[in-house]
Amino acid sequence: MENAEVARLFREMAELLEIEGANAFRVRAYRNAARVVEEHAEPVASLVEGDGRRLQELPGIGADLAGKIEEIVRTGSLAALSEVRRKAPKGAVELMRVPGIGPSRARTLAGTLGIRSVAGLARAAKAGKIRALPGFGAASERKILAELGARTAGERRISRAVAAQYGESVLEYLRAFEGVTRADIAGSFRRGRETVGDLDILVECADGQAVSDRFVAFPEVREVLAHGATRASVVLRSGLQIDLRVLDAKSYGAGLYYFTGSKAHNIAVRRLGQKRGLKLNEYGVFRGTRQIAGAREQDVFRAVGLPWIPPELREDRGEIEAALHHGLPDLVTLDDIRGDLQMHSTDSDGRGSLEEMAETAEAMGYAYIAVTDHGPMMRMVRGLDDAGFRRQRKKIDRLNAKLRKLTVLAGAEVDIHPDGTLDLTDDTLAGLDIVFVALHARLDLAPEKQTERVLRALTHPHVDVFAHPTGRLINGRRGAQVDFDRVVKAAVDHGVMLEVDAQPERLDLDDTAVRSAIGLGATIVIDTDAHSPNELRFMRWGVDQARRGWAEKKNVANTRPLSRFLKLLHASR
DNA sequence: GCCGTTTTCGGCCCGACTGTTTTCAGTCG
Repeated sequence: MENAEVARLFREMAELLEIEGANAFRVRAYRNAARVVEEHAEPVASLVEGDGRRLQELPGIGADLAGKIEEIVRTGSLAALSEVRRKAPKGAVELMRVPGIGPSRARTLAGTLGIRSVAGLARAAKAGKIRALPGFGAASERKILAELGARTAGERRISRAVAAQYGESVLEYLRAFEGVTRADIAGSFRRGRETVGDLDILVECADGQAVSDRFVAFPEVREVLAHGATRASVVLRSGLQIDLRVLDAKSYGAGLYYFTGSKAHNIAVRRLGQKRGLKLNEYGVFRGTRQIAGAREQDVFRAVGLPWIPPELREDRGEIEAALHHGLPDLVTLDDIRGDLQMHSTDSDGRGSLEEMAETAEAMGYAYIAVTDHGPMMRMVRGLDDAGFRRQRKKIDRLNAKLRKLTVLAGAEVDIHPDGTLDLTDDTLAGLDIVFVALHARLDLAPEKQTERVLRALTHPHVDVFAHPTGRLINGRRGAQVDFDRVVKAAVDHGVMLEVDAQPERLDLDDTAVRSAIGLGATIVIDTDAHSPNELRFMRWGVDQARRGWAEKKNVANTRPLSRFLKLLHASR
């Protein structure tokens, strides 16, 4: 039983209770429980033993929810959920997926018109049946039709790197507007999340209506969803939704804090404020009607008795407790990175030559890089064979003789065969400075077999780094299923480092995996897996992911100067 | 449904925009 499955059932329970009109706090308790279970590092199934006391140690899990978790783990289903499913109008849950339709309207649509699907909703709207319903009108019907028309096949969260391009261009557009003194992206983007559903942009401006007008006139706007003096919301042609909030100087920090989220984090901090008799909202921290903080984000934190918490940690995953006890991690930064350890050249599937990659890395201020072209198994990308790596080694030696500030390490990204053996001979591996191993094929092996495959590779004496350990692609494929704890422990025991691959569609390991790996004593490397000189710029995305995993500089091997990094490599061989 | 150094009962985060409203409910973030 996976935590995700428990979470899914609790979320469905929350939606059905909402439609039923249940107490909103009860609904929230289920949603909160779903999140807590989903983000818990170990399977909650392993906590189901004895009297359920261990389950109740999880925040927001009391006797009732502990019992329900136990029921799900033991039986695979939840009687209470089946019961509300029976009572709820069929199809109402699906209708809530349409923006603008919440529990109340879903209940009306499914209950009175008998609409059971999004397709049925479209038919009813086209037939003009919706405008006659209580609480609806012609405008609501039009909006529903527009929403349904705009729906595209792959409605997904977009990658952080893509969102950055749109966000930065809107920021530039707004900053150029007279009267705008500050503008920032907040929301999940600021928290460093690997994908974003929409972008939240804050501006400081005395004339809210004027900047809101300017915002909705952004050239790429396809649709205006809301357009007020403090808030506006648009959809770009790309389908990306952008929300704007206008704040004045004395509230800017509070607004930035508030709209950075996460929601769960904000609620927890607001509760801290309440205990001190304070009210927190997007305009500031208030004692009664008097504002005591708000201009700067750190003042908001200070008012509730906390140090400033980096946005990447604001997920209500223990950061508030850590902050209260002076235990916040000192997160790794992009500036800490001294070298990039995985990249490809034209010798395999890269688009930049060895020289071009090295020159770009040197210009970026790095002290070292490793070139890690593919081995022979990757035929479709022209991987190198043993002789090819020997020839490349000579080229790298000549290149190093010419370079002044940068050292190029000779490496390889070696495939792990399904039986756990490696794709290059031991002689070749011994001649390399750094050896990455990776899974590229047969990601579908059964967890037991996949784990054995990986363990065999990680215990090979020449292996230094396990590259993109799961092989997942964001919005693409799920990745290999392994016993993560066993893999991490083997890596720690054999001095193998775990990679955070900074490619925006990989970001593998992900945040929670980084955190549990570090907790188990693993050392991380963050690298770009660049296939062109430009992609060396991807490092920032990997650093963001590692920060979300609470990684400190000391946890990340490629923050070390070259001599200390090499010492680390040799120590493990 | 959870939770407690003011509470084991009675709270639970808070505000903006829209549309259908004659003062507010629903939805969203």
